[in-house]
This record gives sequence, C-alpha cells and structure tokens, in this order.
Amino acid sequence: MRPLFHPSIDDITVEGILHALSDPVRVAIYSDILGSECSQTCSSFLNVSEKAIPKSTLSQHFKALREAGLIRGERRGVEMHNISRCAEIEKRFPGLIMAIVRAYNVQLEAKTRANKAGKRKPSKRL
Amino acid sequence: MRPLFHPSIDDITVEGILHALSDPVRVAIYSDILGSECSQTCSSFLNVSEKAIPKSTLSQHFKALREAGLIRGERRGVEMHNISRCAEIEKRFPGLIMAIVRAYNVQLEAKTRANKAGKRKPSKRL
DNA sequence: TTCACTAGTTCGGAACATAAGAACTATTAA
DNA sequence: TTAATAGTTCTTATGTTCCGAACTAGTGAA
Repeated sequence: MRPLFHPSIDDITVEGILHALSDPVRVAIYSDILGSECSQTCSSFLNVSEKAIPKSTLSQHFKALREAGLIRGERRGVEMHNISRCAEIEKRFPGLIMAIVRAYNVQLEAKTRANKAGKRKPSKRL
Repeated sequence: MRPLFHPSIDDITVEGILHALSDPVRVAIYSDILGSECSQTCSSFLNVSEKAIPKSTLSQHFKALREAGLIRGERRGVEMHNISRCAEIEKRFPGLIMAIVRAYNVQLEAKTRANKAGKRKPSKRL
C-alpha cells in the first residue's frame, strides 16, 4: 500500500478546493475536522449524513479532501488521523476557507430554522 | 424554448456555488462578468481559455452558472445578456463570492509569475 | 411572406467521474 | 498463527460532462 499523497502547498488550486467542498458530505467532514482540536479518524464520520455512508465511499471522500490539499492524514497504529491544513491554505489564499465554512454554517442555520418553522414536511437536512 | 430558470435566492446553496465555480472555465467567465460594468453575452467568451470552447459547451457552462444562482441571463434581441447576482448572494452568504474571486486572482498571479520566471517549459495558463 | 443570418439551446453518444459492495492490506493484540 | 479492526483498492452500475449536429428564436432583408 503506497503512502498517502499530499500535494505541496503550491500545487493546491482554488478549483480543487471548491470541487472538494462542493459535496455536502465532504464539507460536513471538513468543517468538523476544522472545528475539532484533536485529529479525527475516518470511521468517526460513518454517520455525518442522515443515512450511514459505506466505508469505501468515506475513504474516497477522505482521499478527495487529501488530494485537494485540505487535510493531512497520517496513520497512527491501526487508524488514520486527519488534521486540517488550513494554516497553510490561509497563507496562500487568505480568507478563502473561513468564508466557505462560514457560508456553510449560515446555510445549516437557515435549514434548521426552516425545519423548525414548518414541521409538516420535514425537509432532509445534511 | 422554455424561459431560462433562475433559482430564488433561498434555493441557492453553498455546494451549488462551489460546484459551479470549481471549473476553470466557469470561474474565468464568472469573474469576468463580475468585473465588468455592462452585461456580457455568451459568445464573448468563446476564447476565455487558450483553446476555443465549442458554443454548445459554453452554453452548458452558462446554464450551470445560472442554475447555481450566480448569474442572471436575459434575452436582448438575438443575444443573451448576463449579469452577476452577487449583491443577492452577498446578503445571504456574506464574503463568500469575494473570497473565492480573490483566491482565484491570487492563483492567476502566481501562475503568471511562475511562467515569467521559467520560460523554458511554458506551463499552460488559464 | 419567405429567406438567410446570427446567437444560443437541445440532443445523443463517447469519455470521464462517482458510489458502494466485495475483496484486499496493514497494524495490533491474543 | 489467528482474529479483529481501520482503511484502501477493485469492479461494476450509475451519473456527469463534453462536443458535434440538429434545432429554435429573433432580426432584417428582398
């Protein structure tokens, strides 16, 4: 099994970042990793979404985030630990990550509010 | 031919915006529309990229931008005029568009600088 | 009217990307 | 060894995207 690939900071592209974060599951994972002090394992996200995500799919999502340069993953014993590379990215693209995560949170709040208001037809939330 | 679809501001999602702008051609188009005072037609972008883009493909790109809520297109005579919906989006997701466009410009500048430095192997630019 | 022209859209198939079950690898522990 | 756990890779079905060809809509002649 070859070691995980991580792009150098100069090879990280805006398009790559946007693409990686244009998936609801991946933003959810990333924003969680960003928000938590300690590093996170893959399987702690088997239930980010309302329905369980197969682990092969999860693994692909982590690969996407890694190859976009958003997170760094390293093996610790039997599990993978993931941390965000936001400090590096902030240097190259100041304000980008912050703005995206903030917008994502605005959207989550709006959805939550909408659900609380009209409970009749509970729309799926992330 | 049915009239063009434009999502209402509340149906615009962060994921949708990120996905629409995760394509080099589409960010190029969008950032151009954003930056220009007057509205832009489709065909003025046949050469945004180094190689000409077929007009069917261009049309799809405009559709993607429209349906993500990023631009508004309206027919004027025989041609389509496109303007950005950034003011609306700014209200819903403050700072998002600005941050993305800024990051995109940083990337363009870095690429230009890199090309100037090592002319031997001119890497493709946007 | 009809014809031609221009700007853009839609259709259809090939090329590419994604999702998820099954099979695999790596590490630890018994 | 063997078993268990955490992730990865393989394979296939399903979705997207690209782009040429065919189409539509508006304009302005003859």
